This record gives sequence, structure tokens and C-alpha cells, in this order.
Amino acid sequence: MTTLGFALLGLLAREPLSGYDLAQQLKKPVGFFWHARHSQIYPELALLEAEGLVTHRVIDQTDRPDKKLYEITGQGRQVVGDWVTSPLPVPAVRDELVLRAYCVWLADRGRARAMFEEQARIHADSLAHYEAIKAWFEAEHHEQIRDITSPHFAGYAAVMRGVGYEREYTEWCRWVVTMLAAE
Amino acid sequence: MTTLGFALLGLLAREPLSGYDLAQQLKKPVGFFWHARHSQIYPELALLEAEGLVTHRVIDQTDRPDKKLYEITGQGRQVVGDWVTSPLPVPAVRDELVLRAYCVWLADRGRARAMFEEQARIHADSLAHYEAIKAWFEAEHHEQIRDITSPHFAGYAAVMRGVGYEREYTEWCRWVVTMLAAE
DNA sequence: TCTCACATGTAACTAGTTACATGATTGC
DNA sequence: GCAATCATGTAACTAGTTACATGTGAGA
Repeated sequence: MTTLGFALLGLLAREPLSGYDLAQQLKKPVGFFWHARHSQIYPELALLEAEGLVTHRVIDQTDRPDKKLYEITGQGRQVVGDWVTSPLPVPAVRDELVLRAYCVWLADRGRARAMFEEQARIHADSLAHYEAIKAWFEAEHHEQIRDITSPHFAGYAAVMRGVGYEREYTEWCRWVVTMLAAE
Repeated sequence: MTTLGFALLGLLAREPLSGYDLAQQLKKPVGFFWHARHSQIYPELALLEAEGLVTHRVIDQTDRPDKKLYEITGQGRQVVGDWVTSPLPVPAVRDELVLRAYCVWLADRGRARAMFEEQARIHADSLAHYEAIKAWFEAEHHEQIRDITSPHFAGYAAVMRGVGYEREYTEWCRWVVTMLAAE
């Protein structure tokens, strides 16, 4: 089982979806912590089905192409649940912007400043986006986000991380900008 | 040019190193934002040399195996400097722990709590590590860390990100733990 | 007419990981 | 004798990206 497989099972545990739907979900912002293209999703769904973790049925549609609606099986639910608490290998962080910061002493000051300003903007926008989703969770699911057996709690937890991550990232970018702008 | 190539050039711009040294550097904590195994580094160095961005000379050693010491060329320096401010593609975040949080409603509560407690510990340790390096920079290079043309400024900037990242990560893990522990 | 959203797939390639392979010296 | 550090490489595999491929219906 690959991590993508678990990501798909995690989404299908909430509601039945087609491969196309899954690809949409694995775009921002739900998929800020994991994402994939349809070219990776379709073969992965076939593998999940071969292992009995999902099933599909074809939905005939007149106004648009037919689709395969995937549903998680009881076994699939079990497998995701077990995976969540299984030993986690040390996470591999790769961040090209931090790598660029590490090399910024070799770059043109003005251009570097402009780049970090733009990155600050991008992460501030992303932060605003997550904060809006957080506010929506608090307004629409204020009960469920405290219930750890609810998917809304889990979604809220992920969004909380998104907020914290982007807030910190934005602050760091701005700090770099002030350093590059000094004097 | 791959990102790894730029990472290697960024290290070689500071001092000449062997492939083995580079592999050591690309381990924690310098390499918290980028890392690679020696199996990827050796071929990449050969490519960099073929492009005229680095050169090497063999250092004969009696007490240990001979090594190839790589040095960055003027062209190499130019190439890294330009890359730093070149357009940055949207960063692809992949975080398995957040994905697991998104699926935590399907898991056993006690086991999930234990896992997030352990992750909180790991990130708190990592934070302490970065904070020590930050303090070392401030004590040993208090002048250079304000000079944006100094590699120490760039190193300090990267470490600042490490501190912020791990601080936020630790806080989030602890928040998840308190949620899982409630009642 | 053309583009966009819906819908599903395969093929070719790239980056990165794991495993294989070798060999010297130092310290337990 | 055995493990660890230093030192350099290759081979096989996996995950993920980009590009190729096809086709419908709605709306500008």
C-alpha cells in the first residue's frame, strides 16, 4: 500500500467518489497535505479494488460521460484506521524556498527581495483561504469539530495545521524581506 | 539542472567538499530543507562537472581512502545566484502526519493519542536542536548574520525557518493531543 | 467555432530510495 | 574478530510528473 492509496481511502471513507472527483479533492485546499494527478489516481484505484478495499459501480449519465463511483469496503475502513496509528517513518521535508534562502547571499539583493515579497503574498493568500475554511467549520460544524469520531473533527485538525503552517511561513518570508530591505 | 544540483552548488559555494562530505551535510540539520543519498549525489556531481559548474581534484590520503574534492567554478557561482531569484513553481507540500490527522476519526483513540504525543516529542526535540543552532549563530556570528552577502546570514535565515516550522508543528501536535484526550 | 468541465485511461520520463558492491583503517 | 567511519560507485525499483489519447455536452 502506498500513501496515495491511504489518501484515497481517507476520502472514500467520507463519501463515494469517482476517480475524477478524487483528483478534484486532491487539489487545494483539502489536498494541501497530499496531492496527485488523475494519471496516478486511476491505476491506484484499480489496485485498491484488486485488494478488496474499494468497489465500484458504473453510473450512467445522459448529460455527461458515465462514471465509476468508488465506495470503500469494511476491510478498507479497517486498513485506513490501522494505518493512522502505525509507526510513522521520519518525515522528509523538502522546501525549495528555504534552500534558495540558504543560497541568497549569492543572489542579487533587489531581485531576492522581490521574490520573497511575492512568496509572502502567496502564503498570506493561502493563510486567508485556510482561515476562511476554519471559520466555516466553526460556524457550520461547531459540535462535530469536538467529536473525534467525526470526519469534521479530522478535517478541522488538518485545516488547523494549514493555518499554522501558512501563518508561520508568511511571517518568515516577511522577516527575510525586512532583512533584505535593511539599510 | 535539478534542484539537487543547486543544493550541491549552494554547499560548494561555501567550501570545497567531497561527495561523501556533501552527503553528510545533506543530513540533519543543514539538510532539513533538502536531502539526498550518496547514490544520488555522485552521479549529480559528474553532471555538474560535465556542465563546467564544478571541478575536482583527487586528494591522496594515507590513513583513509583517497577522495575527490569538488570546487565550484565562477560559472557555477553565477548559475546558483541566478537560480535563487528565478520563478519558483508552486511548492508541493506532502505531509503524511497531516494526512493521518485527516483520517484520525477512523482510528483507535488511545493509539492515535500516543502517536501524536510521540510526534510532539520528535518535533520538540527538533525545535530544541534548531534553537541551539540559532543561538550558536547569534553568539558566534552576530555581525555576519545581518550581512546579507554573507553565507552566515543565509544559514541563519534557513535555521530561522527551521525554528518557526518546528515550533508550529509541535504546537499543532500538542493541540491534537489535547483534543484526543478531552473528556 | 471554440473552449471549458466532465470523465477515464496509458506511455514515457524523472527524481529519489533501497540494495548491491568494494575496500582501507581505527577502535572495542 | 566485528563494527564503525571514511570513501566511491552502480543497479533495480518506486513514486510522481508530463504528455499522449479519446470523447461528450454546455455555453460564449
